[in-house]
Amino acid sequence: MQAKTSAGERTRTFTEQARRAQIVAAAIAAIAEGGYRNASFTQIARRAGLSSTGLISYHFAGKDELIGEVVRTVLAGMGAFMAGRMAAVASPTEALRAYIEGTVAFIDGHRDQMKALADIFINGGFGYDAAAETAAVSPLEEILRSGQAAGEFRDFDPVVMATLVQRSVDGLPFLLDMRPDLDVPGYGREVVTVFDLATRTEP
Amino acid sequence: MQAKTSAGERTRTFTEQARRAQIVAAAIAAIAEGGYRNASFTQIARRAGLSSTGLISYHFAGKDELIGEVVRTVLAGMGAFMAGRMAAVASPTEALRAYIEGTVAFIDGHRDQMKALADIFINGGFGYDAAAETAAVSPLEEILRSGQAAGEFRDFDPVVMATLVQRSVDGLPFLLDMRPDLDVPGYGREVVTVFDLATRTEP
Amino acid sequence: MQAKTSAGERTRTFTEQARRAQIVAAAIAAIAEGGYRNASFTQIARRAGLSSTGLISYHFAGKDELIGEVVRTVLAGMGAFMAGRMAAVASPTEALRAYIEGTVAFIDGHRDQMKALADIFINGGFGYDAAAETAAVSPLEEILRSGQAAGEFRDFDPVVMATLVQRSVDGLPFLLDMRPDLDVPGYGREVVTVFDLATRTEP
Amino acid sequence: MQAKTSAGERTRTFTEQARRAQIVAAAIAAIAEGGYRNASFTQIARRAGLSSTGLISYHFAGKDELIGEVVRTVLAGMGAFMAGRMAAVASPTEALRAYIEGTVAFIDGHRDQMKALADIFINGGFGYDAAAETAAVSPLEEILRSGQAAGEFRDFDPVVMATLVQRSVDGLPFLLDMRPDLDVPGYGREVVTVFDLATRTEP
DNA sequence: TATGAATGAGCTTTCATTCAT
DNA sequence: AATGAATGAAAGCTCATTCAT
Repeated sequence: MQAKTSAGERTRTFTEQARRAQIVAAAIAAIAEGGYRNASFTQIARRAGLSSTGLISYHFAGKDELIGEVVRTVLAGMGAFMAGRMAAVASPTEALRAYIEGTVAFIDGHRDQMKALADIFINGGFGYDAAAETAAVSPLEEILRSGQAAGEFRDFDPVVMATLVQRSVDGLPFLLDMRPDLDVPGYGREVVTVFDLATRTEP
Repeated sequence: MQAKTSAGERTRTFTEQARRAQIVAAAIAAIAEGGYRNASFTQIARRAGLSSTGLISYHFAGKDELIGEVVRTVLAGMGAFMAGRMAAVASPTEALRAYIEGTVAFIDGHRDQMKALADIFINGGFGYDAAAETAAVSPLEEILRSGQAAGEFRDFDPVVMATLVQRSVDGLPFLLDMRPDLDVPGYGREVVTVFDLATRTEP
Repeated sequence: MQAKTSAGERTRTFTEQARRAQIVAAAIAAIAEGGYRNASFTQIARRAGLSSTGLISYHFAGKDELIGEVVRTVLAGMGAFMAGRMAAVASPTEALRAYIEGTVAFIDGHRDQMKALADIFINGGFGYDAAAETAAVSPLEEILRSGQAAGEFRDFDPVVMATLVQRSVDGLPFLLDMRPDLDVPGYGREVVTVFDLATRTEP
Repeated sequence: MQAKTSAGERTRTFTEQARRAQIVAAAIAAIAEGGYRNASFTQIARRAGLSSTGLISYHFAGKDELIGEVVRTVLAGMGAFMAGRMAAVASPTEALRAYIEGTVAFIDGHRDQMKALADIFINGGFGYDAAAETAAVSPLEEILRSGQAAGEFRDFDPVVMATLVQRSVDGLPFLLDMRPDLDVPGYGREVVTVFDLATRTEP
């Protein structure tokens, strides 16, 4: 029994998909806990309850493909989550707020995934996969541009502002590491306030 | 012939200091280019023109000491640079501006060092100790608190705001990776504007 | 297909047991021939016909575990051999004779093992722990004590006498090094005579 | 200023002799404490207060020559000590007693030297330097042979008996390791008794 | 004489990967 | 589909030795 996956990927059986998902989950946990450095196939296999690292090599063409799958999985989950959050916004101002609060909420609920993702981006040796980074920033830029067009936002460089917003929400995991008891929704509100003040048309 | 180093460190000859500096520089270049993960002693030695990795072990007690020296070197350079920049500020508002523009200028002039530093903090396996320590004594928080006390800044959580500012300036290297032709001073001015708007007392 | 090993050890496949035994044998040969000092994984692997030292690390947690297995293997073989030799003794005097002649016979037939064992005890860096443990449960002391209790042996310090007997039989490999054509059974008889004269009740 | 050393060795200045003696002493201490394994030039130099391992290489042709000097030094000291002890003996029986008690006394007073010596013999990789071993055993053999010729000792193989005596006294350092509070003179008396009983003409 | 510096070979260990079953 | 076994490269590190000064 087989299932079609998205275009460009080869056909896989459901069991194979399940195994891959299991391995990806173990890889995320391993990277989040011990860092990319220590996330060897041995560690991942142990964590996934596999008896041989050979099974990972069997399901993935190499470590790069496994890590790529980790990135794709996390980004897909975040995309789906954000799609729901952004569905009902009525204005760029609301959209910016929804984006920030949605991202913060997702990060809060998926700390391991985010930690793994950051670790991979910095240290995965993929040379700052510009495409992925751009993809993450892009929706923000669109919100900002549309806000400027609508006259809700002042004049600024949307790329720079998008970077600042993204860096601000992405900084949450690091702050959580130093302050595990941080008031996360409060953090989200503070970021919303900051970028509301920073973007809105001068009063 | 020998030279005294700062208190608590043992005495080193000038040649040894020079060799250590050379190795540290090679390590920074190696990490910046290939990531912490690929910055092996072999790579560092090759880049430094050394005939053996043994020479690195000869001059440093281990990889941890070398990486620690990299961190110390970069932070010391940044500290000296920032001290000059912050010398003549007359108010918290000016201090915040000077901090942002100074940091941006330093980052612009030391991209490899900053990239290496970020990489080490994320993936060095030092458990955010160095980062936490740095953050604990962050002059940014002090600037923000004194601005609130002076009534120049509105009410916000200084730790959170300091994180946002720091993340914003630290994001420059990543943005530069995607847009090598970025107008860096413009980036600094934009960040200054954002946090001026975000911190100042409501008009 | 797997095989249970003795209690407290994890389960191992037969192939793994065979490989471990092969590596242990190669280690014994390497130590006996070149000394502990030169018995590197490289040497052991070459002698065992392995293509990589990594295989030794694959089967043993580290060099200490390998050496420990060597010690355990040799002692177990000697224990089994001696158990057969000591089965039918009827008196402490006979037991002492059987112990000496049995040990000499075993040493004569397992020179490499004994040489390796002595080398490890002296220079393995295990702080005489294994040696002390072995000595603590030495059956020799028990034989001597029971002989004194039965009035067959004169009054002496059993620990000291046990040391002299043990050192005398353990000296055989060294003597064999100097005199490869030594009459081994004659050596055993001489040691038996010496300690018969030295222990028996004064006539 | 120079001094003639024994035949076959090149001429050395007094300062050079002093340096060599200092290094030899440090080597003995290092081997006794950490074992041959850990007695690297670095350790020896540190213990001798030398600033460079190069100085050891300067004074000794290699590690083998240093270790050889250690052996020669210890054996020479023991020889001189024993010469005094054996000067006034009037019979083979007295000589055997003097040899055993003298050796035990020397070992008791030079535990580090003996430990180093044993370590080197077992693990020095010199293939059981038969000459040294023979030299050590030889005087014993002579005593035993003369005792047999004089009718004081019974008939036995002098080489074997000499080995047993030598092994018995040489076992003292190991026993001291396990029982640091051992009654050393009592040990010597026990060994004397054992070999008196074992060698004397049947009563 | 003595030192600091440098060298290159060797060490144990870990890693991603391959392969026969 | 999965496993145990094996591989060879690379890692960080220590060593005895050499050399210019």
